[in-house]
Amino acid sequence: MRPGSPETLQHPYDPTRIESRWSQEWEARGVFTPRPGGKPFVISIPPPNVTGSLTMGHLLGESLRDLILRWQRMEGREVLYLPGMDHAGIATQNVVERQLEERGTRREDLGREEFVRQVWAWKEQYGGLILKQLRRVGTSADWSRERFTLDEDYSRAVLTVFLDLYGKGLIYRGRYVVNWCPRCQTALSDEEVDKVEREGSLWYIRYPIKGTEKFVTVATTRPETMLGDTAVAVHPKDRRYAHLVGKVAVLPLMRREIPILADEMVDPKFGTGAVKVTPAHDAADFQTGKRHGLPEIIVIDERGVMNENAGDFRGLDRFEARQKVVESLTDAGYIEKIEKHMLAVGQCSRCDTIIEPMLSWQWFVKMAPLAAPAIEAAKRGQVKFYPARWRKVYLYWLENIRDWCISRQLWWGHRIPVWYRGDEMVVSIERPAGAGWRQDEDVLDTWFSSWLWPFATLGWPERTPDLERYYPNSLMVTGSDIIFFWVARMIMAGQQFMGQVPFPHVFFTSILRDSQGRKMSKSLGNSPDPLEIMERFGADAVRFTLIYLTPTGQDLAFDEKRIETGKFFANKIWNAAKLVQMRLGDEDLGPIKESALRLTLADRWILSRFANAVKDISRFLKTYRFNEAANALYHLAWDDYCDWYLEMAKPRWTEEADPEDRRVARWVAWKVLDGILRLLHPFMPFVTEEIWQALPHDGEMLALASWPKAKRAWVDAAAEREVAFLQELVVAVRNLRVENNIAPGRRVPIVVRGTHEQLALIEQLQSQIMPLARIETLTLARDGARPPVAASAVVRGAEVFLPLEGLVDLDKERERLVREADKLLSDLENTRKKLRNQDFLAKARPEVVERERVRLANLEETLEKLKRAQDSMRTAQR
RNA sequence: GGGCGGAUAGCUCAGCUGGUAGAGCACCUGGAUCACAACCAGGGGGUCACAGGUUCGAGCCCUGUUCCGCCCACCA
Repeated sequence: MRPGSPETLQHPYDPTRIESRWSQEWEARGVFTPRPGGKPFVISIPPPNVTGSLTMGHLLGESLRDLILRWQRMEGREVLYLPGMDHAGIATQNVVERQLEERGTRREDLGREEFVRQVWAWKEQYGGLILKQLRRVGTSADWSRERFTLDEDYSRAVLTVFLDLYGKGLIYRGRYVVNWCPRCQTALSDEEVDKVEREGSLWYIRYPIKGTEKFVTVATTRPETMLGDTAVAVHPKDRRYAHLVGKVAVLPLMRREIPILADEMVDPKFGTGAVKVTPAHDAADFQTGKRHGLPEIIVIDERGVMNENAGDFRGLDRFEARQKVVESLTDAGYIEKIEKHMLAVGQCSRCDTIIEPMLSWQWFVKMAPLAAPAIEAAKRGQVKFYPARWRKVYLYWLENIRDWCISRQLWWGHRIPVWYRGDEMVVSIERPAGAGWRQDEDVLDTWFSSWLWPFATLGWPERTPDLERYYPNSLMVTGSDIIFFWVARMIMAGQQFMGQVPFPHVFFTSILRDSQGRKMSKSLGNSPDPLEIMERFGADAVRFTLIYLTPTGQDLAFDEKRIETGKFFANKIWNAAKLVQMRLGDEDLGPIKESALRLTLADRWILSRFANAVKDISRFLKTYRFNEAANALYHLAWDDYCDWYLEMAKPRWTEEADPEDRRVARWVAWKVLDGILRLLHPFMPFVTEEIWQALPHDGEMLALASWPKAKRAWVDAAAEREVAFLQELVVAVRNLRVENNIAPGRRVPIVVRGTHEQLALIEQLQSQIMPLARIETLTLARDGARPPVAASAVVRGAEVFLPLEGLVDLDKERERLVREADKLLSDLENTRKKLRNQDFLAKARPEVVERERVRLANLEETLEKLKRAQDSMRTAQR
């Protein structure tokens, strides 16, 4: 047992002062490095972008992860939280390019090698800000193991995976229509495209049929692509157009002759049932083109500008070209009509530029074989999702998975390990021997590196001790917005390369929204600055509040004001500790044996409340119901401990009190506070550590102390029931005082009539109850006469009288009694009705019926006593 | 077009396997009582979106409807 340090816990509580200190202390003392002994418990950080800075969303994620980590550490597990960052190809390249732009230069001017060098320089200088910010939150990460997806070792893992999948035939190169961002100048995966609903137009264009005066009308939302049309398609079973199949249409403006063909892809119910086919600029048309051997004519270049195949429209931006094409078509009489039309356009998730489907050479991963085991894993329960409904989302995606375009036309990233010389192609990490080899220009999608995160961070492909010990991880905590990008792919990679899923459980955090329900994002500018929030309220307050507010799996409308909940709570704990510290005196609590203490009813009550709370909180944490855990803790600490126990203990701490009992009250107050601090530590690590150190404590650090056990010997249902009665009694007296306008400072005499048992209970805690209700004298009378003029209340059958002749307003009191009785009346009626119902009596569970009977008896008794009180008021008036 | 979530006190949200509604904030009343005014004591306030159904009993289960939000989708 170590003594506390009484000079601390000054008034007022100042979070910023203590928080900076403990972050350093914990790190300095190696609290966050895994301590061998227990079973490992491992979480990997969802690596933030190297360009990133802390958002409220991160703060929520970190609060939840650190809550679990600290709890598990206290449970004796060997805890590892592995931190690191993602190189974030597009995002990072964009940042540095913008910088270059300011200096009036472009990456092309620098050349690839120099540009990459400058990105690294940027990373060294500015990158990783977010990891520094995480320290402010109190995140218990093992910084010695920090990883970056472009670290040398990590890069080797990425390239090894490429080689492996290529060797298995799961990576291929091909020329397909892919999502192209004309601003970022790179291909994107389907997941990197956001579909946005917009109102557009549907243009109906007449394509003349060769050798006739007739025409076929097609409908399109993208008239500019007609310049690249190489066919018109109709459904094979569409009778309206059967006669046209095999004929030739003449493409307006271009005068190109294109076939009219039949294809199942066409939906006869949409538009006119005839569709223009542009194989080079539409993924579906591309497939149609392949089926029919159509030429692929590219009319839009990689910057979104019409090229030399676009005839007169060459050099125009694609949207400008759309207008001009429509104008030309209108002038020439080809437009039949224009309709308003809702459509979903693809946007680059990075820069919101409208995606251009483009035909190009790219590298792909064949996903179906990887998805199969990942589907199995979820179905067999080898990986579970919390909340469970995400399982369905996960399965649907995997069951309908499409191949993954992994090549990016960027410079920042893992360069594709493929080499060309003439017609030769070699896949190899090292440059092949011999002269003239040229490496593929593209880099890999960033997610192609981060999907390896749970094992590549541990040294894979080497079989390192870390990998042996810490794979698989124990849990993944992340946002549902990256379930496909990252979670599903990690599960696939884990099975493919490690032979087992990377984590048995995935917990999805809430998405934070602003008061208007919009997702908090940097681009909207509706996210408060987390660092500023932490400065103002303290990291503890923010952590606790976020956890307390976060319903499992529900979005959360965040309001800054609510952080006060956590701030006030921290303050409450601080002050309670201050009181306990003051009242402990120089008592040495170390040698005290619980068995030697004569516990009072109040002591047994709080110990029981505590033991039950430990059980509840532990269960809530195990089942990922974090908000409920926080809620239970809040009420244990504030209501039970501060408002009731400490108040009841105060009289026992005075000079006049019995020294032996004073010791008991000291010990229990300290013991329960110590327990509350332990329970609270994972939620509010800083303030709890500070307080714990200031009080007598067992061990070096609260962060390394043990999680409380729910002692069965402390559970005492009788004590809980009994104290509940006394609490109701106190509340009843307080009520009587307020209702009768008795000055708050004034002490009043109280008479209680009740059963022997009730009076005995009151007697036990008499001296502790009296100050709570400002009672001057407490008269306990089994059958004593009711005071002639008194305000009264009924508590569980016991009658409480406030006999203050002259002070009680008789009329008001009578009115109050009537009101009180009225309130009971409807309850009483309902209960009676229920008990008259034969079906209820026959079919409800016996204990439910019994409960109703007791309720009825109580109501009747209470009502009866209220009536008698009314009667006596009437008598008194005469 | 398919799927998922939500609708409970003025606001933000709890409410576990069905047993007649809770918290915080806000509001009202009173209080400088030596842990805490970042506090204490007390109070008002809800046909649990709507309509049916199952059940002795529904905020909770089932069906449908209306709004709000999200995800997926090659009807151009």
